[in-house]
Amino acid sequence: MTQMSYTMVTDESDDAMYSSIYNESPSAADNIGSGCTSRGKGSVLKKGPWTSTEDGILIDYVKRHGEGNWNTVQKHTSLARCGKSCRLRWANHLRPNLKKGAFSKEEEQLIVEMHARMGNKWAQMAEHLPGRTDNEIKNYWNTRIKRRQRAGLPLYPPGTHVEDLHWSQEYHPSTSNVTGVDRRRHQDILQLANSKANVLFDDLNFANVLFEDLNFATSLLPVASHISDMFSCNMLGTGASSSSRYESYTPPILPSPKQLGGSGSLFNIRQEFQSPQKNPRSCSISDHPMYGNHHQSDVMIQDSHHTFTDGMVPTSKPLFGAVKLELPSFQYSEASGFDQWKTTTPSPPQSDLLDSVDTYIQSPPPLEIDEPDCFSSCDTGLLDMLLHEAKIKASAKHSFSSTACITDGTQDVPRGGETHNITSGAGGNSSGEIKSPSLIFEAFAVVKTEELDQVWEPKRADVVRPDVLLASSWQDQQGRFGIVRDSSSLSDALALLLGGVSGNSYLTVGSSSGEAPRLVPPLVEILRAPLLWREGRRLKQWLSSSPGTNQMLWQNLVFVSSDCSEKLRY
DNA sequence: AAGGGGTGCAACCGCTGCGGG
DNA sequence: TCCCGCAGCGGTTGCACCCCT
Repeated sequence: MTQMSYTMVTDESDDAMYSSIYNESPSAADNIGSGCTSRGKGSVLKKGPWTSTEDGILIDYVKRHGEGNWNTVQKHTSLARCGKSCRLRWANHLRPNLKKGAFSKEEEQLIVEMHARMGNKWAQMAEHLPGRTDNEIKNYWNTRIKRRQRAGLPLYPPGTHVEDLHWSQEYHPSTSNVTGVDRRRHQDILQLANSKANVLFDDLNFANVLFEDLNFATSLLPVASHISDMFSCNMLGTGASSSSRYESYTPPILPSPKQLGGSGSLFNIRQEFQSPQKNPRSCSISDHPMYGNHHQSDVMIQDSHHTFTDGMVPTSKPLFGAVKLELPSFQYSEASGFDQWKTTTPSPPQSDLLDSVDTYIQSPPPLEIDEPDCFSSCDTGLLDMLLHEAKIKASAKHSFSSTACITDGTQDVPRGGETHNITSGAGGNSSGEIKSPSLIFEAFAVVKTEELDQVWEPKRADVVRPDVLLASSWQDQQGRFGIVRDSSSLSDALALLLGGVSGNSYLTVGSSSGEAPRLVPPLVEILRAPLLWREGRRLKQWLSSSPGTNQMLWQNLVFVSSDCSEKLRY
C-alpha cells in the first residue's frame, strides 16, 4: 500500500470517525485550545482528555507508520490532536508493554534511590523501570514529596545513598553535551541563589564553588566522602525550579554511616561528627527531637553563635530550624553513572525504606564573617577569599572539634591529635599573619583526571600543575600536609590554577593525623574553596580545558552567589 | 446531601537540542 | 550560518474522584 492510497483510505474512514469524536465528547469543543498551533483539515486542534476513539485512531496510525512523525498524524488521520499530544498519549498510555497500576514496593525503592542519585531525570529513571513512563514516575515522586512533607518525613529514608551532592554536572552550561534543560536548570539554580539561598548566605557575599557528585569517589576513598559530607553541611541545596503545587523540599544530604566509617581519614570527621556530646556546638540529626536516635548519621551544623577567637563579630542572623529549599537534582548526567551506582550500591532494607522515620535536615546557620569588606565585591581576590575561608574554618573548627583551638597563626593547630605550626600567611597579607591559613585547604582534595573505571595507581605528582603546587603548599616541613608553607608558593599555585594551565593532575592529600602524604586515588580531587564568581569561572574553565579532567567533577561546579548571579549566567 | 479540600492522574506548556533545508 | 520544524524533557496545570465535615 502506498502512502497515497493509505492516506486516502484513512482520511476517508477517519473523517467519519472525526465527526464522531466530537459527537461523543461534546465538552471537547470547550477544550479546543491554542497549545498547538499547526492544524490540519481546517479546524483547530482538540485538547483535553483523549477518547477511546481517538486512541484507536492513534494506535492504528502507529501500527501503520510506526512511532515518530507525530505531526503527520493529523495529516494522515482525522485526529484533531497536535503531534506533541499524540506522542505523549502514545508514550504514556497506548504503547505496548506499559505497566499499569500502582508501583510495586521494589519500584518505589528504585525510584527513591534513583532520585537520590539522578535527581529529576524522569526519563532516565523510566529507562530503568520497564513499563513505566517518565510522567508516571514524576507524578509518583511529586505525590510522594507532598505526602512525606505532610508527614514531616524526610524525602529520603535512611539507607538511601544521598551522599553525593547533586544538581550537578548538568548545570554546567559550557559543556558541549549540556542540554537545554541543563541550562534552564542552571538558571534555576542561579535564581534560587538569589532567592532562597540568599537566606543562608545573605551576609557572605561570596560565591561558593560547589563540587558535587562525589559519590563515585566515596566508594573509593574515604576522604572524598568526608569532604562531600562536609560540603553537605555547609552548602545549600538547590535544584529545579519550584512547583507552585508541590512545595519545594530539600532532601537531607547526609553522610551515611558507611561514609563516616573510614578510619585514618584525613580529618577524622567521623570522630568529630559523632561526638556531639563532647561538643555542644555540633548538631546532629539524632539531636533532633523528632528523630531521636533513629539515624546514625550526623550533620554538623556550624554554630553561628560561636565566639570567634579573633574577635570576629557575627553579622548575620542565626538561621536555625528546618528549612525547605529546592529539590535537588542529584544527578548523573549519563546512564553510565547510574549503572555504576547500581552495581555498587547495596540494596537498602526492604522493609521500612519508604516509610521509616529518619533524618531531618537542619538549615546550616550562615557562616559569619568579620571582614565584609573582603567579600563585598565580586572583584575580591581569590586569595582574600581563601584567607577569609581560613578564618571561617578556624572558627568552624571550634564548632565541631572539641580539641581544636586555633587562635592565631603562631599557635599550634591541633587536628586529630597532631599539631601543626602555621608558619606563614598568604594573599599579600604580609603584615598580618594569617590566623590559620592551612585550614584553607583542610578537607580539600584535588582535581582528578582519571577515567572512572580505571584502576588507580599512584603516579608522580606533576609539579608543574598549579593544583600540585597547591598540594605542595599543604605540606609542612615534616612532610605532612595541611600547612601552607609559604605565601609565595600558594600565590603561585593559585595564579597558575586560575591562569589556565592544563595537563594531568595528580594531587596529593596528606593526613592531619600524621599519616604519610600520599597520592589520592584519581577520583577524589577536590578543591574546595569559596571562590568569587570570576575566579570560580576561570577555575571551571581551566578544569574543563584540562585533558582528562574528570568530567563528572568539573561539570559539577556550581556557583552560588548572593549578589553576583547575573555574572554567573554564562 | 452538599460542599470544600485533598489527592492523583492525565495532559498541556515552555523550553531546548538537533537535524535538515 | 541561519532558520525552521520536530522530538523530547521536565515543570505546571486541569480535573475527576474521594473523603471528611
